[in-house]
Amino acid sequence: MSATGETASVVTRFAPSPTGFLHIGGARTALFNWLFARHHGGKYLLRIEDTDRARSTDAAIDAILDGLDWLGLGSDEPPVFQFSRATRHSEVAYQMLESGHAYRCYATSAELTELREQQRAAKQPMRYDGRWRDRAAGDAPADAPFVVRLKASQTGETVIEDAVQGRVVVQNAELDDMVLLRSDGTPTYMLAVVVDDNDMGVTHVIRGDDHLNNAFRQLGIVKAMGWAEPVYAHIPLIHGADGAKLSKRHGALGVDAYRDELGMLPEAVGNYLLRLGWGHGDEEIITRDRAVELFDLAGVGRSPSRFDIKKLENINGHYLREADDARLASLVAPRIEAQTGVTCTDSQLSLLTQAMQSLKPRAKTIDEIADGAQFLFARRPLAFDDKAKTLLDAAAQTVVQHALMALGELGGDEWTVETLEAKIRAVAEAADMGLGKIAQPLRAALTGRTTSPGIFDVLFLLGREETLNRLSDIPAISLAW
RNA sequence: GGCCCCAUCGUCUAGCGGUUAGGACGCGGCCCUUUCACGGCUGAAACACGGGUUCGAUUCCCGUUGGGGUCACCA
Repeated sequence: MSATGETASVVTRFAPSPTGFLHIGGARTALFNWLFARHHGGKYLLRIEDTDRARSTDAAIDAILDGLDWLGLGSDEPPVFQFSRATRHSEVAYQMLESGHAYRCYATSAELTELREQQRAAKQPMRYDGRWRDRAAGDAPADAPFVVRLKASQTGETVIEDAVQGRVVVQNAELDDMVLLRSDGTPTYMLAVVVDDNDMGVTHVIRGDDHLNNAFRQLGIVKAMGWAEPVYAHIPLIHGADGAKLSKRHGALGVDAYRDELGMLPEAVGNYLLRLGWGHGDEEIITRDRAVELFDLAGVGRSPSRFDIKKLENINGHYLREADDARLASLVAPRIEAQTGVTCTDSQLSLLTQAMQSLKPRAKTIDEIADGAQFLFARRPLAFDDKAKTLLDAAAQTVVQHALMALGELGGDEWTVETLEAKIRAVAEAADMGLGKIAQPLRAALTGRTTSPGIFDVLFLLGREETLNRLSDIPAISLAW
């Protein structure tokens, strides 16, 4: 764009239309804009494209703002609401009318529909035929509604040096005269985007691939107004696992679902999204700071990539293991509350925090941590899954009784992981059996399942009283199986 | 259909004329081990096809095939 390059400060923007939640593709677009701005020490702005009054909702605006905030992608300035700038947009349209870069078109929508149908039948490209392009002002029907169209150049070609896609050339003959102002006087998206990007000082337009074709039409307005051309960077779309465009049917979720339903950490989602379509050598785990340092448009791939939930889960597991235990406990608590229907007390929260070291390596999501923590909050009598029931046969129950007696010898102040381990190992040795022979029945008896954190941790976390009680329950409970 | 974009393991990618084509996820095996995980080691797995250019193509060019996007008074 600028001849001097580096001296111009970078301004990027993310411009979602509030017709639904912030989906994963939008989140990545926002991330790339944010990263690019940060990398260059520039500004990252947000613009809500709410010119479609019928489809825009406040709920969607909130969802988008909330999603961006969660991902740490809030804008540097208050968001611009496009609809509020409608007057400015039409002002530009009238300027173009005056300068001869636009004209009034009185074609009715019925007329245009018919035109398109004829073109479709004749297998011709479907384009506006310019029927009002060169008409004299006197031809205009009196008091008839009209739209304002761009008087696009019909010869030659338009070139975009896209920062991601490379040099893309389109023949101007392919571009028709798009509508700038609707017959009710409101601006179209095509006009609004260009005017707003210009007025906001946007230097780099980083957006989805689906806008590449639009860029050529939008450039027509930029040129007509004599404005500076922004650098365009059209990033490939994200596809579903089946290779088709990510749509609601394909499980495209709002970022809130990644947080609330899938139990993902924002840093994991951010890291995954960054690596989807962008790479830096063999680096997989890239923190936000590192990303700011490394990110560049040249590293963005040109082919669409498929969304892979398995990889996201793996990365999430990584960040889970790194995350602060108290933070994780506070994220897990609401899920425990949903399961038990009881609000977590402070002591339960600290128990959760304490248990986190043994819980989090076993989970890939917050949800899985909550599931793994279930035994800590379960009420007696415990519910046992089938594997646990099978495991707790007569022999196993005898083992449980031995363990119960041995553990009963321990006082409350002796209830430490080290002492517990020594005690259990002693029991195993005395009975001349492997640790597994005693750990599994205990695990089943104490958690109702056959998998759990290490058995000594389980004993410790449960505490003396609860442990002893659960073990004492076994003979009575087993009668019901 | 017109126009535009894309093409390395199943997936995300590294590669930027000469490599045993590397890494990660997932999958298999082994180790660790009280279960499950974590961690470590290891195995299988890719240059879509056809022409060129070149001493030499995964890499450059063209075509084919395949995939995607876009063609509104939506954004």
